[in-house]
Amino acid sequence: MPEGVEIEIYRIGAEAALDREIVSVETPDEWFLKDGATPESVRDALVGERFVAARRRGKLLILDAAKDGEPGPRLGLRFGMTGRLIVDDEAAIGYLEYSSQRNDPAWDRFVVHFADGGDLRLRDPRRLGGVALDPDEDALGVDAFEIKPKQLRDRVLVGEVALKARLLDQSRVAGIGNLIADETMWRAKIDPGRPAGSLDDREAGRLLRALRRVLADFMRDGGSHTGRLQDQRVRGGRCPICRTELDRREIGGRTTFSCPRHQPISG
DNA sequence: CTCGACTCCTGTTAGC
DNA sequence: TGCTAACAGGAGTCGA
Repeated sequence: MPEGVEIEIYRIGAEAALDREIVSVETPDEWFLKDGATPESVRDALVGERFVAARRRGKLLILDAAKDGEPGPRLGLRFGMTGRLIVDDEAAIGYLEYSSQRNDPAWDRFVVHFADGGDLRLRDPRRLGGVALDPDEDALGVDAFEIKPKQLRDRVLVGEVALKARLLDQSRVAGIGNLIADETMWRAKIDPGRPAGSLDDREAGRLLRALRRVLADFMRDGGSHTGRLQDQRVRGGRCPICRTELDRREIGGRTTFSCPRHQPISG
């Protein structure tokens, strides 16, 4: 599903939509407009403008608009678990775990049309994504691609809550979803149920190195479904290293797979 | 402030 | 063969 990695790929794809005049906005699904946005407010905000920057913070894609050099509104795009970004009929990413592999235009929830005839569309079968004007970017923690050791220690590795739940808390570190979290903890050999504040310095170092490695690998390989654990994320799945049957639990409201042998409860 | 439980959404799939 | 129920998880809300 779209996690920070997929959104970064979408962001790169969105650069093809920069510096093109917006002539109309299609909002076939009003439910998809969030934070009080309406078809009228979105149209009024965007028509006549151009996107001048495509940024990302965690799983939020932000398109900055401007007109005649004057800064305009910011458009925030969220993709839920099944949303795709399509620019000029070119999907930024092919395969999406848990999403339909069909690609039906009926699932277009939001479309921006440009003067040159092209368009940018958000296609989301399950409608868990959304579009907002001027989203609150500061509600999100530091981006997972950029987090430093001290930030990980001070904001994430604190308290009694399970490490897995902490890694998924977007207000502390933004961009980690279920698949990145499980793959990272498996590679770092740390149990997902450990209290977030219980890691020692050595474990914290392993976790950060694993996170950076996972993000780089997933970017290179094309998405968060390319992890080594992925094929075994099924009931009865086994650890790719030692073939031990994986634990399947619910932590932080999400299905969690871990190896009882490689990810011991204590240190 | 913290944190778990609950809710939203719908295509896919397992099972009868 | 056809139906139903379970499942997936990002994110917002609510109450303790």
